Amino acid sequence: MVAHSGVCDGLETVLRRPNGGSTSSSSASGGSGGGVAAKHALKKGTWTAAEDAILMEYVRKNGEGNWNALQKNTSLARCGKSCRLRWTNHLRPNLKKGSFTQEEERLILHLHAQLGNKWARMAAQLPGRTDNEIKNFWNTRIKRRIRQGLPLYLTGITVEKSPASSPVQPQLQSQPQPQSIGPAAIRGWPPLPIPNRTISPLPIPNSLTNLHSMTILSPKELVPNSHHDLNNSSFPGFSTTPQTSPLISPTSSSFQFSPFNFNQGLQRTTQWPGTVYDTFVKPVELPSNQLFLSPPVKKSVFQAKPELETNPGVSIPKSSRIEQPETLLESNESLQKYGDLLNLQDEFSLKPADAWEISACSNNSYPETSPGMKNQVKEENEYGNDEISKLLQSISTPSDISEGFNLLVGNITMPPLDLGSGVVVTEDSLGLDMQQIASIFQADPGYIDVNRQATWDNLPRMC
DNA sequence: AATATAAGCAACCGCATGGTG
DNA sequence: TCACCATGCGGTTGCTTATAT
Repeated sequence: MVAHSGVCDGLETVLRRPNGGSTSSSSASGGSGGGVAAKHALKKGTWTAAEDAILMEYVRKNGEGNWNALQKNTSLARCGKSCRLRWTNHLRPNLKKGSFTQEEERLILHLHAQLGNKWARMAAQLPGRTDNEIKNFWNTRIKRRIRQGLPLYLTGITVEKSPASSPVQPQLQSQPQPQSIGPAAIRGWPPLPIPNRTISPLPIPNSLTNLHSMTILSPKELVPNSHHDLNNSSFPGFSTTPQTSPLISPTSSSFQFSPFNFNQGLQRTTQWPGTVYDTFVKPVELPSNQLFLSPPVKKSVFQAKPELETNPGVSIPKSSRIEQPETLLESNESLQKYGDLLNLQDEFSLKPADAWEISACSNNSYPETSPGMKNQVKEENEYGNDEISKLLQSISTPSDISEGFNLLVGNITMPPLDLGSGVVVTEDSLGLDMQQIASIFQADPGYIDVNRQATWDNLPRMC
C-alpha cells in the first residue's frame, strides 16, 4: 500500500507562530478569500484557550474520534490530526500533569528496556501519561543521564558489586561511580537509534540439521501461572483497574526471548512485573552457524551513536545527523546470517504478532566523525559497556553466551524493586537485561518480511 | 544585567496500518 | 483488488524557559 500523507498534509495551512507571526504555506488559498479556501486555511502552532474550548465541547457532544469532521463542523481551523493530538496529550480527562514520579520513572525504564521506543505501549502502562510525555522524558532526562554517566535509576534500585569482581569491572571503576547504577545502564542500555535498513532474507538452508535447542517463547505458549497472576494487583498511584501489561499478555506481541536457555520442555519463566509463566520450550532446529554464529571476533565492537548534539564543533546536515552505517551493515556477514534465521518463520509458522525486534550488530568502526566526538562517545560508552563488549568478543558458541552472561550478571546484585501491592521486581524478573544482550544475536523467526527493517533502536549501546 | 547555552515541552511531519466502499 | 480515508505511532523540530557564564 502506498503511504499517503497525513490529514494535515497537502492542505492549505496557516502557520502561526506563538509569537504572533504567521506564514502562509501556499498562495493557493491566499487572496481567494472565504469560501472553500478559507475552510482549508488550517492553523498550526500553539493552541489557544478558545480552540481548546471548541475542541472540548465537540468531544463532549460527539465523543472522541472522527477528528476531521470536527474541522468541518466547527469553526476550529485545525486538522483532525492536530485535534486528536491536542485532545490526547492535553485535554482528555484524567491526564496526569507534572513531573514523573520515581515509580513512574522506574516503570518507564523497565518498559523501555522491554519494549524499546514503543512510547504508546509504554503510555498504556502509565495511566494519565501520554506517549509524547514519555518520549520527551526519555529523550531528555534519560539521555542526558546516560551522556553524563549518571545512573538511569534515581534511587531505590542499586546495583551492588560483589567483592568477587568480574574481570572487566576495573573498567567500570575507572569511571565516576554513581551511588546507584541501573543494571540496564551497566548492561548497555539504552539501545542506539540507528537508521532503518532492509534485510533481505537469504534462502532457507536445506540442511537445518544441526540442532540447537533454542527457546522461543511465543505469546501463545505463555501460560500465566494463576497463582502469580497480577490481574488483581495494582501499582501504587496508578489506576485500580487491573493492569494488563503487554509484557505479560499472552496476546501481546512482546514476549520473552531467552537465548541462553537451551533446554527443552516445560520451563518456568519469571517476567516483569512478577508474573511467572510455565512455558513450553519449543526446540528449534538451527544450523549452528546461523543463530549463534561466531562473529568476526577480532574486533567485534558495536557502534556507538555519535552524540553530535554534544559536539557543537561538528556541523552536520539535519538529514544526516546520525551517520548511516549502511555500508557496514551491508557488509556484515553476521547480519546476513541473521537473515537466514529470519526464514525460520516459515519453518515454525509464527505470526507477525510474535515478532521479535531485529537488531543488528556491526563490527565496524565509528562513522566519520570528529576525533573529539569519537573520544567522547567512547568515553560515554566505556562506562558500563566495556564489560559486555569484551564479553561478546569472546563469544563463539551458545555455551559461551550462557557462561558469559552468568559471568556478567553473576556479580551484579539487584535488590528487589518493590512496586507495592505485593508486586516485586526481582533480578530474575529482569530478564529484560538478558534481552538486551540477547538482542545482539536476535533474529526473528516469528516474522519474516522482505522489507523487514532493523533499527538502531534495538542495538545495544556498545563501543 | 546581558548573553549564551541547555533543558523541557508542545506540536508537526512522515509513515504505517486498518477499515470501507 | 484497489483507492481512499481515518487514525495511530515514532521521530523530529522549534519555541519557551531555566540555568550558566
